Amino acid sequence: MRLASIEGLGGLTIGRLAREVDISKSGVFAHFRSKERLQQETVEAARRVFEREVLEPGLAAPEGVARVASLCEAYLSYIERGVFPGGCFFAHLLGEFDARTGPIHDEVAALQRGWVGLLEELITTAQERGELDPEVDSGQLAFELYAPLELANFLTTLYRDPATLERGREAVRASLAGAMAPEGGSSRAGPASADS
Amino acid sequence: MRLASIEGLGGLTIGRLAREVDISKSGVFAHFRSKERLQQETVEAARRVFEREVLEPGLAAPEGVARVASLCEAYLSYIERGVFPGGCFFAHLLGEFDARTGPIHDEVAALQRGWVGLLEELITTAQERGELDPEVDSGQLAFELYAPLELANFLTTLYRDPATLERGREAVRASLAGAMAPEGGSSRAGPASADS
DNA sequence: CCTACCGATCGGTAGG
DNA sequence: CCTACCGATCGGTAGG
Repeated sequence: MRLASIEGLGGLTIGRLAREVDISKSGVFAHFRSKERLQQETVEAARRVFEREVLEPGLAAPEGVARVASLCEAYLSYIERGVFPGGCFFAHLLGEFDARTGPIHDEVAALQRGWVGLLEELITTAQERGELDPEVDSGQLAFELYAPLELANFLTTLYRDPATLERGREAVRASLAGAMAPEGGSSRAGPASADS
Repeated sequence: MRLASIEGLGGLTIGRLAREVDISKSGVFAHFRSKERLQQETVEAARRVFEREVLEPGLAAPEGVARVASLCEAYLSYIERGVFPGGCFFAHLLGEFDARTGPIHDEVAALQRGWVGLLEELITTAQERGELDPEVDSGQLAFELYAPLELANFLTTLYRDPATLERGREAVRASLAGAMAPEGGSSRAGPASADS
C-alpha cells in the first residue's frame, strides 16, 4: 500500500515487493498467485485502512450537517496525518485507472460511486432535518464538497506543504455555509443552487 | 501524448512507442537519446497543446470576471472535446508524479504553480476592476475554481460520461456568483470569504 | 533509419 | 518458503 500510494499500483511488482520485504520473488508469488490478485488484495487492504481512518471517525459525528462536515474533515485529517506516504491511495488510483479499461478501472469506478453516494446520502439527511436548504441539489453539493478534498490531497502531496489543506477546509466551510437552510428568509444565490 | 494521457508517462516506453509508430526501437531511440528526454519532450509537446486548446481560447475573453469564467470554460471544453483520449494530460501527470521525487516531479510542480498563479492573477484583475469582491482571498478563490475543474476531468474520464462536466460548470458559476462585488449592499457569507 | 546484441527485470512455472 | 529457470520486455550500445 505504501509503495502503491507513491508509485502507483503499476509500480507494485512481485519482484519489487520481494526485494522490499527481503524474501524471494517466488515466495511473494506463492502468497498471491498472480500480479492481478496482488493488486486486488492491495486495493482491498487500502479500503479497510480508509474505512478505519476516514469513514469511522467521520461518521461518528451526530447525524445531519455535522456529519457531512465531519466526514470532510476526516478526509483532510487523513491526508494531514500522512496515513499513506503518497497521499490518498484512492485519489492515486483514480488518476492511474480513470482512462484504462479492465477490472481495476471498474473497481475504481464502483469505489468512487460509493464515496460520492455516501456524501450525497448524508446531505439528503441533513436536508430532511431542516439543516441544509432542501432546494439545493444534493448531488451537486456532494460534487462541490468532494472537489476541494481531492485537489487539497494532490496539491498537498505535490508541494509537500500541508498549508494547502487549509484551502480545502475553507472551501468545505464556504460550500456548507452557502447551502444552509434559510432561517425564515428567502432563498439566495449560492453554491449548489438548484435553479441553474 | 495520447498514450501517456491514458496509461501515464511511465507507460510511454521506447519499445512501445516503436511498435505504435512501426519503426525499430533504436529508430525511436535515435530521436530522443534517452527515455528521460522522450518523457520531457512529450510533456513539452502537451504543454503546447494545452496552450493552444485552453489558454488561447480562454484568455481571448475581455479582461475581468469574464476572462476568469472563460478560462474555466475553456478547460471544461477541452475535456469535453476529448483533446487527449485519457482526459487532461496534466491532471494525469499530477496524479502520477505528485508523490515522487526527481526532475519530472519538479516540472509538474512548476506547471501547477503556473496554472494556479494564472487563475489568481485573472481574479486579482477582476477585483481591481470592481467586478469581484476585493475582500475575497484570490488564492482561495483560485483553489475553489480549480478544484471542480480537476474533479470534473477525473470523474468524466472515469465514468466515460460528459454529464459530470455540468457539475463542474455549475460549481464554477456558483463560486463566481458568491464572489461578485456587492453592489452597494453589505458583504455576506459565501465562498472564498477572507474572514476565516 | 537498421540488425544484433548487452544486462536487468518482468510475470510466471517446475520441482522441491 | 527456496533455487533455477522460461520467454518477453526494458533502456541502452555497437556498428552500420
